[in-house]
Amino acid sequence: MFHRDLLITWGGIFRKYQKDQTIFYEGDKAMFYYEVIEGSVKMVNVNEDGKEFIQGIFKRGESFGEPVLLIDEPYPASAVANEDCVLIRITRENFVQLLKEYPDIHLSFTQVLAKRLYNKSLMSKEISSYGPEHRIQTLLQILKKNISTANTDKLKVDLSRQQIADMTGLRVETVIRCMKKMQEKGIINIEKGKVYF
Amino acid sequence: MFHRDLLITWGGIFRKYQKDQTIFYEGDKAMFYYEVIEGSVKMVNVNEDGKEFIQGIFKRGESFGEPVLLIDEPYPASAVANEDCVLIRITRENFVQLLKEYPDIHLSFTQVLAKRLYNKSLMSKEISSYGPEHRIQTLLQILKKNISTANTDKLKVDLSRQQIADMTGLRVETVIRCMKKMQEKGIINIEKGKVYF
DNA sequence: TTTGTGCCATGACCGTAGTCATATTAAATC
DNA sequence: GATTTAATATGACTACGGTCATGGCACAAA
Repeated sequence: MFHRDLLITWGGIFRKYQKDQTIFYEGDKAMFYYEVIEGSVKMVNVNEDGKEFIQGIFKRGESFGEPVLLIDEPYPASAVANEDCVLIRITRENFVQLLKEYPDIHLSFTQVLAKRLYNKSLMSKEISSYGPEHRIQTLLQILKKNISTANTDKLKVDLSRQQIADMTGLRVETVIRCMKKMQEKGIINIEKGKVYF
Repeated sequence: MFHRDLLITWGGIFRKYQKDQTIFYEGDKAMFYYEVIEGSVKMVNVNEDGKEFIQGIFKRGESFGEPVLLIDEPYPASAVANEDCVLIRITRENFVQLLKEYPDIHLSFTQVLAKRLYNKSLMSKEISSYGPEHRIQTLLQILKKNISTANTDKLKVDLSRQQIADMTGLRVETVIRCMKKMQEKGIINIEKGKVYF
């Protein structure tokens, strides 16, 4: 989100993470602002019996885990490398200072939070009020909207069924069954297991 | 959130709403920043068969519906007067201008969004991963934390079972049954139907 | 006191998504 | 190309929360 050079001048340091490596744990005190340089990161909750809930997936250029830098709360979820990736981080203090010194950046940061809140509202409405099929469709719509820039034709969905399940609070089998139905209805295409929406 | 006088100088106007009156509808374009002066407001989604999902309840001094003022999206939920209330509103343009002119206010606004995002994370994790009882307990904890200031003794919960159901994505009957179990376990007290946590 | 209203309470039944077990297909590794 | 590994697929069974119907209690207004 911030310009790379700016982060470096504010003491930003790069670090590599391997797939499935944890960046921070749920419950940890927040010390750094993180931004994805390469690869992707998921923020995830794991409950007692190992079931995951993915709060969000963050790609190149996106930051994550910042809200708790501004309020005195521990991380509500863990951050895990979704694939091999490179992150840059700056300290909490520098991050806050940076917001104060660059009002424009602060505003665009506020917009990022607003957008996230908006998406979370959409998703929690889904999860609490609708059936699996509807939930999946909404998730796909949100993804498409945030990724493709006004591209009308079908977009390859680069999420596994498991990931979709973990983002909608469903089980893999349910997702698979629903997506099969959705294919029959012509909502999505499935070719060799890959989904196009 | 903002100081009342400040809002007035920025063109703030007061308006009364009666219980159950709608302030704006899901899908509307956002035109104003609203703040609660008296009473309370709920932001709510209603699905086809009339089931409600309450995204949040906002009390005196709190603002609502602001995220979409900063991004180009329609309201993700409707705002309805939870009881008779008085609101103050200023235009979108003035709101944005206000943020730009008062960096301190901007920062505290960002903190409000961060806090809301944090709470939404907690709640969506619950809704998607845990059973009814756990969900209700977490909701109560969030409420207590945000209301009572370090008060250790039991707090009267001023939510109806229906409201709890609408905030957790459950049905009234399920909430009632669960809360009875929770009473037996000593997690909550119920006296004359009123809940103490 | 009576009537009314809103919320709380409880039981019986039902349906959907979860669970578990097992194939099958795709793709990565050698 | 052969072999291993991961992801997708499918079936049978089950449990949990939803649904619907009905009743009771608390409190306010007539």
